[in-house]
Amino acid sequence: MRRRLAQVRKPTPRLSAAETDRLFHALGDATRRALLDRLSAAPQSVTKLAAPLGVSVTAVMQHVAILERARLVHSEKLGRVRTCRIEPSGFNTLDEWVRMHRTMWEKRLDRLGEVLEEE
Amino acid sequence: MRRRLAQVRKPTPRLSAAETDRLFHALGDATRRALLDRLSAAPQSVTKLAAPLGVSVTAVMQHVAILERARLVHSEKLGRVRTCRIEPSGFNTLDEWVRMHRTMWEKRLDRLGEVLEEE
DNA sequence: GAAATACTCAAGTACCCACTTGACAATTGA
DNA sequence: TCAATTGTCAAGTGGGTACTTGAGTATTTC
Repeated sequence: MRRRLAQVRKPTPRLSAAETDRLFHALGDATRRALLDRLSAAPQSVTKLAAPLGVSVTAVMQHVAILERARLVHSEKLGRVRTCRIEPSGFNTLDEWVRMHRTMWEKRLDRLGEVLEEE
Repeated sequence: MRRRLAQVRKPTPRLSAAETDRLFHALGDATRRALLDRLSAAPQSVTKLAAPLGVSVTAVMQHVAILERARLVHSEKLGRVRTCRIEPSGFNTLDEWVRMHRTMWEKRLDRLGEVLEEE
């Protein structure tokens, strides 16, 4: 039997505005999404992440910091190499936001005909 | 037999980087999310949306424009009143992005032990 | 131990974003 | 009709963002 990850890891979510800001802001940049996509394949060092993006290592470091604040990435330094990897908790937050709002949206759409008649 | 919604509503999705940028950027602001929440309850005029937010009508207009570009809101002017309402298509795009990446994430997590051993 | 590697830090730059103000246009109701 | 209402437009402001460069610090490797 296979349980869903989000429910296992986030029992009491309550996502704050600041947390949601950090999350959507982190995802609102194509370079950062590219980083996530590469990290989805495998953990990578900062230098290796920078190479195919055409930006400086410093720029990647800054992106990684933003992704870490959004809990989408976790990095750890071993020796002189900082290895970055996906952290699922930020993604779970997003997933939860979507699920919460989907029900809101759908409720509204169910009422749509009714609302239109009111006007 | 029950098909998945995304497949019914978006036959050929292919979300571009620009589209995804607009979407996440639109959602990365607490004021705009507040607008969406209010519009989830019922369609509203620009002035009525501005009142409880403590910002000018012009500011709300600008937010609405951004939400429209992200296909999260649609507005229409009748007489002197512009009425804004939720548009689900942007939300479907988001939902699809999440679904797509959840599988990526999970695939990676399934491989996690394996990857850790490689290092 | 010297050179190469991998990152870190500080500062700077150009652009973008949220918001404002003030003037203006269109619509509606008394 | 004329005054209030509702929105639109243009321009400006302050702060943030993505990025750079250049100098510095650990850590390996030869």
